[in-house]
Amino acid sequence: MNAPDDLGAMVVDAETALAQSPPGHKDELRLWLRLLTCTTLVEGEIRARLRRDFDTTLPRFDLMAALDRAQGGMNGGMTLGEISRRMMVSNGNVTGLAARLEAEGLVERRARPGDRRVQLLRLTAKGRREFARQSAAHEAWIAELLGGLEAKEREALFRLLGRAKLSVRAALSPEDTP
Amino acid sequence: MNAPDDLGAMVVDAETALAQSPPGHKDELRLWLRLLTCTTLVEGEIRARLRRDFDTTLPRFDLMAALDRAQGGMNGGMTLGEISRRMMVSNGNVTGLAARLEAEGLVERRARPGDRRVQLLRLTAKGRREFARQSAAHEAWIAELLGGLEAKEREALFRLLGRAKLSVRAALSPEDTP
DNA sequence: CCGGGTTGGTTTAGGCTTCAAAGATTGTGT
DNA sequence: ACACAATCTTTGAAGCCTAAACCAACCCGG
Repeated sequence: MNAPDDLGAMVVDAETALAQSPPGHKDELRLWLRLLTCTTLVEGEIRARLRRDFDTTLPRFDLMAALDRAQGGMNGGMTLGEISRRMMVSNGNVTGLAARLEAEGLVERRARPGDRRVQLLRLTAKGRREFARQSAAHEAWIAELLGGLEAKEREALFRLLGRAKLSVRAALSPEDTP
Repeated sequence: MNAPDDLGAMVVDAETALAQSPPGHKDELRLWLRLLTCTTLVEGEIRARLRRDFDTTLPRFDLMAALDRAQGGMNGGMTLGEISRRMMVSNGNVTGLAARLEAEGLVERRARPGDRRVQLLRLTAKGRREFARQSAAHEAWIAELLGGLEAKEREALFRLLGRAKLSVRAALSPEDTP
C-alpha cells in the first residue's frame, strides 16, 4: 500500500499525550508493517491458489507438509503435540485439523505402542499422492512470487530475516520459560 | 536419569525443519518459510500482549489504527470498503468487526450525505483514548522485539522487503489489477 | 500400591476469516 | 421512465484459531 509517512497523531487528549511519544521507534514500526504486508500478500495468494487448484487450505497443506517431512526421518509419524509445535499453533487447533484430514482419508491415526496417550499421525497413500502434487505446485508458486529478486538479494534477505528471528526469539525467551 | 532424548524433543519450526533433512530445495522456499516464521513469531506475541494488557485483539487494533490515521487527514471517517482494502481482508469481515467495536462504543457509524449505501466509520472519543494507549504500547513492543537488529540492518531489511513486495505485486498484477 | 505432578489430547465458548449469494442504492443507456 | 449494470454492504455456511477447562495416561516417590 501507499506508505503513510505521516503518522499525525496530534489529535489525542492531553492526559494520554505523554504516553504517546517515546521517540525514535517509528522505523521499527515501519519495518514491521512492511514485513507483515509482504507475508500477507504471499500468504493470501497461496491460500487462493490452493483453494482454486486443489480445493484445500493452507493449514491443511501445512499439516501434511509436516507429516511428509517427518515420514522420511522417523517411522510411525508425528504426535499431535509435535505437529502443533512445528506449526506454531495451539493444541486444540491440530485436533480439529487432523479430524478433518482423517475424514477425507488423507491422514490416519494410530496409537504408539507403550503409550496410550499419544496419537501418531501419518499420511495415507492417498495423502502422499495428493501432497506430492500440491507441494510441487506450491514450490513453483513461491519461486514465481519471489522470482523478481536476484539471487544475491534473496541471500541477503534470508540472512537479515535470520537476524530478525534471533532478535524476536531473544526478546521472547525470558518470559517464555518460567 | 532416563536420558531425555532432547534432540528429538526440541522445538523446530517448519523453516528449520526444511533446512535439515530434504535434499535439493529451492532457496525461494526457504526464504518464504523464514519470512513466515518471523511474521508468525511477532504477530503471535503481539496478539498475546494485546489480549493480556488490553483485552482486545489484533484485528480490532488494526481497524482502529486505520481509522485513527484517516481521522487526521480527512473528515468523516472511512467507509467499510476502504477499511477492507487497507486491511487486506474481505468485506464481510469488516462488517462483523465494526459491529463488535460499535457495540463496545469504540467506533460509530454515520451515513454519508448524498449516498445512502455507504457507512462511514469513525472512532468515538472513548475509541481514540483507548487506541492511544494501545498504540503507544504496540509501538514499544515492536521496538523491543526488533531492537536486536542494528539500525543499519533494519534499514537494509526494510529496503529488501520493499523489493520483495515489488516482486510479489508484479507477479500478481496481471489478474489482480482490473 | 497410591497419591501428586506431568504430559498428551480433547472439548467448549467465542472470535476471526473467507466465499458466495443476496439486499439496497446509485448511476446509465435508451 | 425503465431496465440494467455497477457499487456498497450485509448475511449465512463453513472452516480456522485461541485460551481455558477438562480428561486420560504416564511417572515417580513413598
